[in-house]
Formats: sequence, C-alpha cells, structure tokens
Amino acid sequence: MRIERTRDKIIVFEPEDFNVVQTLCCGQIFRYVIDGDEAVVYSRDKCARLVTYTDRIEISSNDLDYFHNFFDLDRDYSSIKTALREDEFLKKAVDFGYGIRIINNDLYEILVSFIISANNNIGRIKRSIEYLCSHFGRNMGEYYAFPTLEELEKASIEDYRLAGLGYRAEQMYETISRLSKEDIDNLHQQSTKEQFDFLLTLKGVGEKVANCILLFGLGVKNVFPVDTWINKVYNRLTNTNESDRKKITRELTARYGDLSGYAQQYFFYYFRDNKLS
DNA sequence: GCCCAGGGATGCG
DNA sequence: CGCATCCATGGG
Repeated sequence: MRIERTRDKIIVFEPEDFNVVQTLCCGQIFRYVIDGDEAVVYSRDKCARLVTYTDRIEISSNDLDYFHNFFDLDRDYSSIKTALREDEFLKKAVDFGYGIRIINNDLYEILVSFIISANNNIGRIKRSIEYLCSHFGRNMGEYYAFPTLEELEKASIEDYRLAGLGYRAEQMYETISRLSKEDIDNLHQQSTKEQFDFLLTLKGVGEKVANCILLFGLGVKNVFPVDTWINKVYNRLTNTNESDRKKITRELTARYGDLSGYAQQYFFYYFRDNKLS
C-alpha cells in the first residue's frame, strides 16, 4: 500500500489493506452512502468521497488531513493481519475482511450513535441518526452535519421518539443534558480506566457501548465489544451456549490482547455478513 | 403473531 | 457481585 497526496486528493495505490465497502459496512460507522465504486462518508460537519479503481482508491474532501487520520492511513495493517491469521478462529475472517480499517471517528458523534445502537439494528440506527442530522444539524448544502452538543440540547424527549429512539429517548435526553463540552475534551486526556468508568456513568451506556466508544472514538484497541453477533460467534467457535457477556468479554480480551479491537471487527464483519449463527 | 437487532436499567437476593 | 425482567420499534 502506497499513499500519495496531491493538492485536493489522497491516492492509495495497491490498496491490499483497504477496501472501502468492508471498512464502511463492518458496523463502526452509520453515516455513509455506497453507490457502486463510489462512496461518500460523513463525520461531524465534514464529508469525503471515495472512488475505487482497479489499482487505487482516490479520496477527495475539503479536509484531507481529517480523513487521512479518519481512515487510519498511517497504520500498517498487514502486520496486524499476519499476527491475527495465526489464530485458528480468525484466519477465515481476516481473509474475508482483508480491507477493513478501524475508523478514528469523532468521540461525541460515536457516543451518541452507539447509545442509539443498543438492542437495535443497523438499518434503524442509520435512520435515527439521519433524522437527528436533518432536524438538528447544520445544513451543509448537499448534506446535513451531525448536530453539535449545543444543537442536540434543543431536542426534547418527544423529538428523540420521533427520531425512532424508542425507550432510548429518555436515556439520550438525560445524557445530552448532563454532558458538557469539557467532559468530551477531558476524556481524551484520561487513562483507559478513567474513560471507561466515566462512560459507564452516562445513561444508555453499558459495558458493550462503552467499549465501542473506546474503540471507535478514542482509539483504544485492547477492548472487545461483545454484542449478539459476537456472542453467537463465541458459542459457535467454542461449541458452548454461553450468555454471560462479561465472561465472553474477559476471555476474548485476554485472548487477543492489544489486537482485540481489530479481531472483533474481522469477526463481526465475517459472521454477520455471512449470516452464520 | 413471533423473533430479532452492535444492550441497558432496575430491582432483588 | 450475579441474575431475571422489562423495555420501543420495525423488518423478516
């Protein structure tokens, strides 16, 4: 993989460690549109357009620096994949999702998005987030920005219900009204344990959602979010019928260590996409 | 009508 | 601590 930067584009040549569809469809982001070889991705008030050719991927955006970091382009995924392919459970999943990269998304946007994600499905999550953007976010012309904390503070419980949040509406309202800009900024400076403990104090955030926020919003990789799919994967691989997600989380985090977050994404994409149960 | 979705809050022992 | 139960909503 070789990266070139022009005035208005990032060009990724020989992208054996980057596949746009895989990266967008592995459940780590909910604001994107894929149309054949073209894709548009949104984060905060920014967007990027990605076009996949046979030998390269071209990324254009009004903020190339942001999306360079967003797509984790400075990290070497080939060594990560080599290490994870040694694991008998993971080999097929890594080969299947060879082009997955873990996105470095906006912490606050990830927090709101994953509160919505609890006991929900991806189609509904995307629709709810889209509703919040179009009703409370800034109009950017071609699209709507993700609403800022200040903008979301204007939303009522009823607004969240109209967005389709269901019983998460009250949780979201409480968390948004309690959260300050400083809380978000401070999180970046804290240790993983401090971050985790703070996140658990927020309504609508439990262990799984907190781990997703650490992984996708704070770049912490030694966490292993366990959802229903990972629960199924675990039972299939170990030939058990375990439902204690705390126990599954402990075991998988111990097994994959600092590569836990990557392993989790390969698992999730492979098993969910193949609808293996 | 039942089951499921990137689970969490609450109460009870 | 572990455990059971309830929770809105839409699609299969």
